Order: sequence, then structure tokens, then C-alpha cells
Amino acid sequence: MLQVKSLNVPKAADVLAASLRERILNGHFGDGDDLPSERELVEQVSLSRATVREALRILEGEGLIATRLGRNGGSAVVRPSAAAIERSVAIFIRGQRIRLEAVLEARVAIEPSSARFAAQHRTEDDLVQMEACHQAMETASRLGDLKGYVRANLDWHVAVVRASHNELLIAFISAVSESVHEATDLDGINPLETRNAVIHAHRRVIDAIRAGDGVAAERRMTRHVGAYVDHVRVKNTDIKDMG
Amino acid sequence: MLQVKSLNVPKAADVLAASLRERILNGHFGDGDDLPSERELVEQVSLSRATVREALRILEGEGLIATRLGRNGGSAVVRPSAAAIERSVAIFIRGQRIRLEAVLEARVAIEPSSARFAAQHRTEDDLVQMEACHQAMETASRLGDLKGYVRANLDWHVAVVRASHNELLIAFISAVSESVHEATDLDGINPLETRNAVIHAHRRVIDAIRAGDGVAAERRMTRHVGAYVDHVRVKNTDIKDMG
DNA sequence: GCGAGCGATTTGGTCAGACCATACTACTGT
DNA sequence: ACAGTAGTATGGTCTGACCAAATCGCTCGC
Repeated sequence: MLQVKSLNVPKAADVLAASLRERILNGHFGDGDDLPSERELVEQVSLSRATVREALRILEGEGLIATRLGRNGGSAVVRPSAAAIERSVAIFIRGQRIRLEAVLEARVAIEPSSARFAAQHRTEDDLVQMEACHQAMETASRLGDLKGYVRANLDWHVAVVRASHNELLIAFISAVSESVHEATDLDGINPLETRNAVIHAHRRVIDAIRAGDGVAAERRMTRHVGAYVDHVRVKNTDIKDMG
Repeated sequence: MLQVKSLNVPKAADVLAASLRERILNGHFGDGDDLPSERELVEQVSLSRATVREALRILEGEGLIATRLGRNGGSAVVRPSAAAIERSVAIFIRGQRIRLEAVLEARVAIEPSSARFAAQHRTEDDLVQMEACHQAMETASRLGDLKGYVRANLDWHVAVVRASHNELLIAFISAVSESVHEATDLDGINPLETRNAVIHAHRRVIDAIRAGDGVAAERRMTRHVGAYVDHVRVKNTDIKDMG
């Protein structure tokens, strides 16, 4: 007797989604192009509207299309942004209950190299952004606005990585930053003494980046984030999860 | 006249998905638990089956549930894995046409620190895994099996990061590795001379990790991946996209 | 002429009910 | 006792309808 091996039965919606995804990523549909309306797609692919909608919803979840309501609405192709990565990372961290220490380690791994790349590729605008965050930190620290200080601190780190002009690193750091922020609020007393040390360290990193000195930028960032993770570690000798 | 501010109209499916997502991430539903069947959910939340299905599909896309067919089927909660991150990163790289150079930079940023963490946290099993990849590389190189060599090379790098026991770094490196692999196939002639140098560099990294010497592991890995990215850069002076 | 207002139209969002395909359960006949 | 078969719970798909939002385009009054 003929043996059929475990016959996979792909779902119609998945097949359609894969087809559309491929055409989008191939550039067949460009950024901003409107896909056919749901009812048109129904006719074109001979599937029910429910199935077509399910496929569109998959692509929307992947950040490949955006759907608008009303006349002249429909689904338009969008360039996939880092937002999808940030979402999946956030879910991963919460769902797997990743240790805060591991999240900080990831930052420590990424930021020094990013600082080096930033020194090599930074533009004038990047410097302006970093200085703005820096000043916001100083102001918030002086006023005792701890919440604003922590926020500006996070923004500064993201600004540095942004200056590297490496889209992947930017996506990664953005993804972990949010989780760090949520945990840091609870954790940090951030005494003035520590705040001043942080601000000073930031100052020196910015200077190196402005001077285009990648080696110094990397070394200074290494020291800075290393000190920070040590600081957190001594405050939480026990293992602490997030979420 | 009363002014209503921009009245947001959340879609029912999104609301339901958010509700279920929260309950899953809170641990209210544990790993492996079965969600109510679609028809039960329809009754519980007073929405149509199409809407309920859309919500479930969202969660499935986020890697929070898995759905099985047939009797005793239904949606079961699963721990979100790195797979979702890998998917979103792959889409991001292809969709944004991230430069291969940027992808390699991300690896360069991540791997040295990972090697250091690996030296600190590696288990015996981790060493076995790395040695296995190493040996596979040597064998493939000797036999001239370039495809196997490249594969084993990638696996070795992932194995090192895996030994760091940092789930986030593992997810990141896995995500970029696939993209690197797809591009490397085309790129690499990988002459014997280069292969031997790579294998020797790997040997020294493994030795440092085995010895628990984090500083040496990090330094050696830095040199190794730095040499590799330079190697690629000289071969592609023009900017090359992926996908 | 022209702008404000208002209906018509297009399009996604939701609903209801049905039927099919699949995988497991339980019975039944030898 | 066991193989085969009918039953059943469940996801997958289809059909067709109606609702709600956003836009278009016409009319009317100035």
C-alpha cells in the first residue's frame, strides 16, 4: 500500500500571509503602497473574507502592514520598524522571567561597542541629542526629580547607541531599555553622590565620541556600565526577576 | 458644547488579546494550561467567534499560545521562546535592508562580552557543545566541505553565547546568525589558510573559557570577530544589502 | 464663485450560523 | 481481546449580512 508521509496541512491563512509577506519583503510592494481591499483580495485568491482577514492580521502583527478604517482605508505596506522587535523582546523578558541581571548584562555587552561605533559615525545632530539628554539629567538631578533623572539617563544611553547608526543595535538597546526602566524605578534610590558620578562618566563618554576617539569611548563606556551593573548587583544579592 | 477628546476605539479583538496576554504573563495561566475552547470563550466574553479567533491568532503570533487541531485540541499556553525575537529580527533586517556590515557589527558588539560571561558561567556541557562544533569545523574544513564548515562555524559562535547562559544574548545572536548565514554563503570563498586561522582563534577562545579566564576570552573573541569583519569589509568595499 | 453642511459610498470591524476536517473516544462485533 | 467503526469535540473555512468610520461629492445658501 502506498504510504503518505505525515501530510502537512498548511492553513490557508498562513499560506496567503506567507505569499503576501514574500512579495512585500521582495520589494514587489513598496513602502506605502496600498494592498487590495479585503473584498478584492477575496475575489483574487478565492478565499473567504475571514481567511483573508486572518492573513492580514498576521502581517499586521509582524509590523509589515498598517490597516486604516473607512473609505480609502485598507492595508498599506509599512517598513518594519524596531517596534516589533521591542514587543517580542518585552514579551520574552516577561514570559521567561529573565533575571534583571541578565538584562543588564545584555546592555553591558552592547553599549561599549556601540559607543565606539558612535565615535566613528556620529553626526552633529547626534551630539546635540546626547547633550540634550545630558543636560536634562543634570537639571533633573539638581532639582531632585528622580523620575525625570532616570528617564533622561535611559534616553542618554539610547541616544549614544543611536549615534552608532547601527539599526540593529538601536533596536536591541531600545528593546531592553524599556524593561530596564520598569525595573529601575523600584530599585533605585540613586543618591546624589552616585548621580554626580554617573553624570561625570557620561560627560567623558560624550567628549570621546565628539572627538571621534572610538577606543576611549568604548573604554569609558565599559567602565561606566560595568560600575552600574556592579552597583545593582550589590543591592540585589538575591536573584530578582522582572514582571 | 461638550468636547470629547479624540475618542479612541480599540478593536474588540485587541482588547481581548490584551486581556488574555496579561493573564498569561501574570502567570494566571501557567505553561501548558489549556485556554477555554473558542466556543466557550465566545460565551464567556460575549463576542463572535471571528473576533475571538482573531484575538487568539494575535497571541499565537506573539508566541504565547499554540493551537492544536481536533478533539482535545484548542489553545495551550506556551513559554515565549526566542523564536519570536528571531522572526521579528529577520523581518527587520530584510524589510529595512539592513547592511550586512551592520549585522556583523552587531555580532562584534555582542560576542566578546558573551565570551567573558561564558568563561564565568560555562558548564561542562557547554564545553562539550563548543568542542563538538569545533571538531565539526575541523572535519568539514579538512574534507573541503565548505557548506558544513560555514554551518559549524555559525554553530560554534552560537554555542559560545549559549554558554554565557544569558537568554537575551542567546536570542540576539541566534536572530542575527541566521541572517549572517544566508549572506555568508554567497560571500565566502573561505580559503584553507583563512579557515585554519579561524580554527586556531576558536581554539584559543575555548581554552580561555574552559580556564574561566573571562578577560582573555573577551580579548581573544574581540580580535577574532574584529578580524572577520575586516575580512568581509575588504571583500565588499561597496555597501551590500541583504535580502 | 465658494465654503459649509449633509447624504452617498467605500472600506474595515463585527456578528450569526452553518459545514468541513481532524483527532481523539468509546462502543461494538467477531 | 482486539480491530474496526461510529460518535464527538474542536479548530478551520465559508457565506452573507449589518454596523461604524472615513472620505467623496453634491447641493444649498451666501
